Amino acid sequence: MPELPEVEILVRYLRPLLVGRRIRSVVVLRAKAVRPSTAGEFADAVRGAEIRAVERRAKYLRFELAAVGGAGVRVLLGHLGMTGRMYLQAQDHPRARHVSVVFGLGEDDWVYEDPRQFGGMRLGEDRLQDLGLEPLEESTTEAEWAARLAGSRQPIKVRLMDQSVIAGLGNIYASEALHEAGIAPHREARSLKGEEVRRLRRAIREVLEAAIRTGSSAGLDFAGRGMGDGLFYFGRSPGALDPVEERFRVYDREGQACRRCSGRIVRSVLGGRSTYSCQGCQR
DNA sequence: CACCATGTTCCTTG
DNA sequence: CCAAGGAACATGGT
Repeated sequence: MPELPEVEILVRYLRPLLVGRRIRSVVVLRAKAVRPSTAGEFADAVRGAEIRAVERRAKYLRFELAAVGGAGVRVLLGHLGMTGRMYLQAQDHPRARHVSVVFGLGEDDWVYEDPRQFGGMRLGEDRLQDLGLEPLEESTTEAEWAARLAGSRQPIKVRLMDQSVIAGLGNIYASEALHEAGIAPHREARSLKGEEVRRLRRAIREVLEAAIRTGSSAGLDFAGRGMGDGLFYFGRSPGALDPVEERFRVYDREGQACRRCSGRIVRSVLGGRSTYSCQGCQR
C-alpha cells in the first residue's frame, strides 16, 4: 500500500481510531519488523504509552507516544515497504497470515501486517532526517524545486523517486506526474526549463491530491482480505470497472492508447524500474 | 518454471 | 564526489 497518497489515506483512517488510546500490550511476531530494536526492547518502549498523534511525512507514518507518567514523548515511525498494511480489528478476530506486530488496545488490536516484510516500525525519527521536499507542502518555493532538479544529469523520473530530493513519490506516481506534466521520463533533470519545472510541480500536486481524493471516497476496507487492485483494498463487484484502469493514465498501460492524445503508451526501464509514458504527449 | 510487483539499502564499478 | 547497475530482502500473482 505504499506511496504518499496511500499512506495519507491510511493516516486519516488511523488517526481518529488511535489518538487517545493506550497501548496495553505489544506482540512482535517477526523480530525483523522492529529492527534495529530487539522485540523485547521495542515492546518495553511502547507498552503502556498513550498515542497522542498520528501523522505522515513522505511515505512514513509518524506516531507520537506519551509514556505512562507523561514523562516524555517518544516517536514511533512506520514504513509500509511494498506490501505493508495497518488496521484495527476485534481482539478475538482470527489473525492474518503475515502479521508482524500486534498492539493491544483493549477492545481491539492495532495490527501491522506485511507479507514481503520490506517495511517496518522503529523507535525514533532518524529516518526523517534526510528526506527532501514534501510535495503537498504549500510553503515550498519554486526556487527550491528548481534547485533540487538543477545540475543533475539523472533522468527526471529517477530524480523524482529519490526520497532525499522530493519525498513521497514512488514508481507509480512518478510516471503519472510526468505524464500529467507532458515531460518524458528519460529527460535529464538539468535540461528542464523553468516553465517545465513549474508544470511538473503542479502536476505532482494534482496527481497526488487526486489519488488521495479517490481513495478517500472509495469506502476502503483496510482490514479486508485485499481482493482489489493491490493498492487499496476494494472489494470489487463482478463487472465493475478495474480501479487501476480508472485511476492511472500510463502506469501498467503498456501498448494502450493515451486518453489525452491517443498516442501509444510505452514501457521502458529507468533506474531499474518499469516506467510508463506516452510517446505522443510527453517530450 | 519464468517473470513481475507500490521500496530501500548496500555494494561494486566506472 | 557522482552516477549507474545489480543484488538483496521475502512473498505472491499471473
